[in-house]
Amino acid sequence: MEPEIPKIYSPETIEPQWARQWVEQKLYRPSDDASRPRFSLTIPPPNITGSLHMGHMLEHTEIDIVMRWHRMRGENVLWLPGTDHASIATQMIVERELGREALPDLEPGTATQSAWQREGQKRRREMGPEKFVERCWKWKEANGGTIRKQMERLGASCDWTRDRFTMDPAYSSAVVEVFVRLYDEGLIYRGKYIVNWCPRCGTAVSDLEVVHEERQGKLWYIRYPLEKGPGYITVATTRPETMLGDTAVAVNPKDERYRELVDYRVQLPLLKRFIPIVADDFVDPKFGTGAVKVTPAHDPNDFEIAERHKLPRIEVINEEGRMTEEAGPYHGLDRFEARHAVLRDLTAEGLLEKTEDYPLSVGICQRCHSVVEPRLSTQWFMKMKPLAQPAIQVVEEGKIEIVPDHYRKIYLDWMGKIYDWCISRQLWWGHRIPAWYCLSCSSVIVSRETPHVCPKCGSSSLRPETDVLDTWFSSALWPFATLGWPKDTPDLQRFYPQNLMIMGFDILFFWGARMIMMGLKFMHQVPFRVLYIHALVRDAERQKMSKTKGNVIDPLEITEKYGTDAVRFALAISAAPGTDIVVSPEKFDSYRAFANKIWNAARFVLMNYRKLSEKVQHQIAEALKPMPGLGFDAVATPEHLALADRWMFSRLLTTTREIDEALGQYRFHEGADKIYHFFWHEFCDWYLEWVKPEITKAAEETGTHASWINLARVFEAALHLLHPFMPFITEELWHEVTGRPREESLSLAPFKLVSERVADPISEKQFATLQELIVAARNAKAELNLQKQKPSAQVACDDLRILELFRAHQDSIHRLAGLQATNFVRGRVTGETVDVRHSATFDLRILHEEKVDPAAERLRLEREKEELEQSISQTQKQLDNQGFMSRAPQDVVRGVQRRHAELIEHLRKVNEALDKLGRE
RNA sequence: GGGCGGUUAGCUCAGUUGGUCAGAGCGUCUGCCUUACAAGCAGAAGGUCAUCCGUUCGAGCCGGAUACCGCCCACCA
Repeated sequence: MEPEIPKIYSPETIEPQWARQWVEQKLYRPSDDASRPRFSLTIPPPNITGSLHMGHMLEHTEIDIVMRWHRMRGENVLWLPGTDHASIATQMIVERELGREALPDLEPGTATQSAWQREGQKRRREMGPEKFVERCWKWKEANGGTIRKQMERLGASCDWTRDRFTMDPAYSSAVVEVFVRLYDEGLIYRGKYIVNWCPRCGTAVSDLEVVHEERQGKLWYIRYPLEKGPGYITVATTRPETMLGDTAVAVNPKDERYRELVDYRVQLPLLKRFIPIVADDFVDPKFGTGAVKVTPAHDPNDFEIAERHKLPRIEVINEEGRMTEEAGPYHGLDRFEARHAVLRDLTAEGLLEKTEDYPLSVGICQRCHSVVEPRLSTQWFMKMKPLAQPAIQVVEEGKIEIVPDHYRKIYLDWMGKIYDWCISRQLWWGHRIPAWYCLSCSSVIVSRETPHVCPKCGSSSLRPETDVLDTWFSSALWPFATLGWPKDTPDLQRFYPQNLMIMGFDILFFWGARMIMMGLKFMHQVPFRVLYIHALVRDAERQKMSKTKGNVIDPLEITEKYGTDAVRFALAISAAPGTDIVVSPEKFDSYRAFANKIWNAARFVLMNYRKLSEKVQHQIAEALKPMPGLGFDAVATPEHLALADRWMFSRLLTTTREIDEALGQYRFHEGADKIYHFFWHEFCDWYLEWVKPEITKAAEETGTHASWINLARVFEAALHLLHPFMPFITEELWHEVTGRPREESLSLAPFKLVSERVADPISEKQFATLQELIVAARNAKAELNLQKQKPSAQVACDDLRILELFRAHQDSIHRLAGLQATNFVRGRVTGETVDVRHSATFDLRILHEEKVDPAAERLRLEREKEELEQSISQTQKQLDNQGFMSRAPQDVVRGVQRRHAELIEHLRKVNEALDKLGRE
């Protein structure tokens, strides 16, 4: 005796075991069969620091849908997973952990977090790089697996045997190889320039890692006394403390006000140094006073001015954000303290002319939110323009398609004005830059191997570079380094270029653009053919999810509650390209209901199937056998099928095509919507209800089992279509329904498209007419308050064929509409009763005892008449329009004509009814 | 300062070459525990498609303005 199937689907009882089995069986390793078309994608590697959030889940759901879809179409699919070492993020987390160990008694909170961070940073320096990096590795071993466990649980069909990490030995050597080659080509250089410096992190960061924040600031007007004679020149600045490093005042050469002062000197207040007034085109005469202080060591523009005028560069702020000795009396002060001190002293000396409110955008460190300090520093840079050019070209030529299309323009705009990339970081966790400095002749050695002597002077006193590379430098190699590059591996040959990349917009420049540049540089081919940018996940209040806001939905938690399939489906059906998606509990609820619907449809099938005698079960199994997958051609041709079956197969075919097309264009929401509608509102609401009597009769051994075969086929096909979206429930039910061994998997069952032969527009039309009649009857019953009863009805129709159709299916009509009996007649309905429902093809009268209120009936008919007349006047206008008749396509004209005729016919009937009502 | 996206039913959003597109889900209302499913079934109400011009025989859809909302980029002190 089979156990009873529960009425409520419990995902938690089946999902974990399938998740485990898929991984244990290594199901998603691509095969070695080279004849099959392949489809490959590498995952955007999540940072080892994190656990997955809803953005990841959306990303992985979209990827998984595509992967499963292609796999079920017989393609050789590789989804390569992996993680990123996340240099700066990991270092911060490990530091914080060190801090927490040192100060375990602090109350948790933001203040504590930064206290731990500071303490951890101190501990790190005490430990030294070697021990600290060791500690990072330990942390990675302990926490890096979280992401994998989560992904497994969420059903991601990736090939875990190819799992990669950006600091794997092989990967690291690829990083070195790239660095050395780019250096040898002169594309990587070292130099002293203004960089974005985070005083808290103690490292340079790239421009992309600086986020700008609008803040209310002030513009201070400071007087710089002229060296000769009385008077002064006033400059406006938002950062008065940097004046300590001023080496000039600049004015526009065309500015009449200052023309005579150029080349004279002013005295720098407070420090009393003398600095020149220079003329430079950069200065905007309309801004402030038209005179600008020049601080070459702490402002990129001033740096440029200083270059042009050969001005000295005085550093007054150090790497910790404190004032240097050059700042004289302010030495040792924090930069913000120094600002107050400078302003105070200027006021005292009467040199602060005025202060204005001034909104400004402040550069903030992406990681720690400290104010970034532009600072002169020796760093490694990468020349971007030569690499960007080909990367622009491939997108312009369509060799890489960016979806949605408007991101293409954003990409091209950014690439067009790209500038050099600061790739060195003063961090310890990451890829060490493969460079050494000769302490004798100060030459720089960049090498794959550790050098023992200086190739120039032969000295053996070499100092290795301690800087590491920006994390994104290594990520940029991801599409080929994960496949074995620089070795020419079979994987590289088979899976590069990849078919698809799916990522969020936030890393398009950080990662997407750089992968394209590096892929072209080192593989001479694009890294992927399509770059799909997915949506941003927001909460019900449209807020971006973030830990600090506390509105983060944990995928595992939500998955436990609603089931992975429901969450995946909710994400997929919301994921229209180019729009943010809003998630809410209600949304998950409705797709949990959908999973339950699927479960219960299966329950119906199974319950009845189990009632069949073994003999009949065997017969059905035999009948289904010659059709591996869904080879419809092997069975009865459509003409031998009942109308409902023909309709269902035809709808199945259409749905399959639609999903195919939707997913081919990454229109996940459309694919999800199509299968949802098909399964619930066509398969369940109509088909299952339609065939129910035959199915149950067969189960009771009183009917034939012919309908079983069709039902089984449609249901299995529906599971195939659903599987990429809802892998767990479909896997479970596929086994239940087909009885296949548990070792097999629906995810690998090739889905042969339904035979084109089942396309059947005539059946679709006929079935639609039946549906129309049934809906009309239900509608009329509801309006007449007869829902509890089973009244009789009269149906009249001029078209004999339609009448025949109705008669042939009267049992189904009665059952589904809740009618007792129907008198089908040709022509008009008979009798005195007036409450007749009209359509263009038929009249319907529900027979009932209660007399209809003539006034209400009149009202109903008047309203119907009004609506019809409105529609008619519209179609009439179109048909009277010469331009429309001559210029619109034939089928559009015919469509309007047909509709017009139907409306006229319908109106005629309504008018007749109104006449009759008037006479009574 | 540039650029991009959005504005469609009470809510969240679909609507791909301009013509059966005015839609879905949720919510609301009505009636049903009909032996697959009340996480369900059957009905219903609800929208000048932000505003204004224009192109067209025909416009949520194309073009141009305007108004809000949001995002991205930017070295103007």
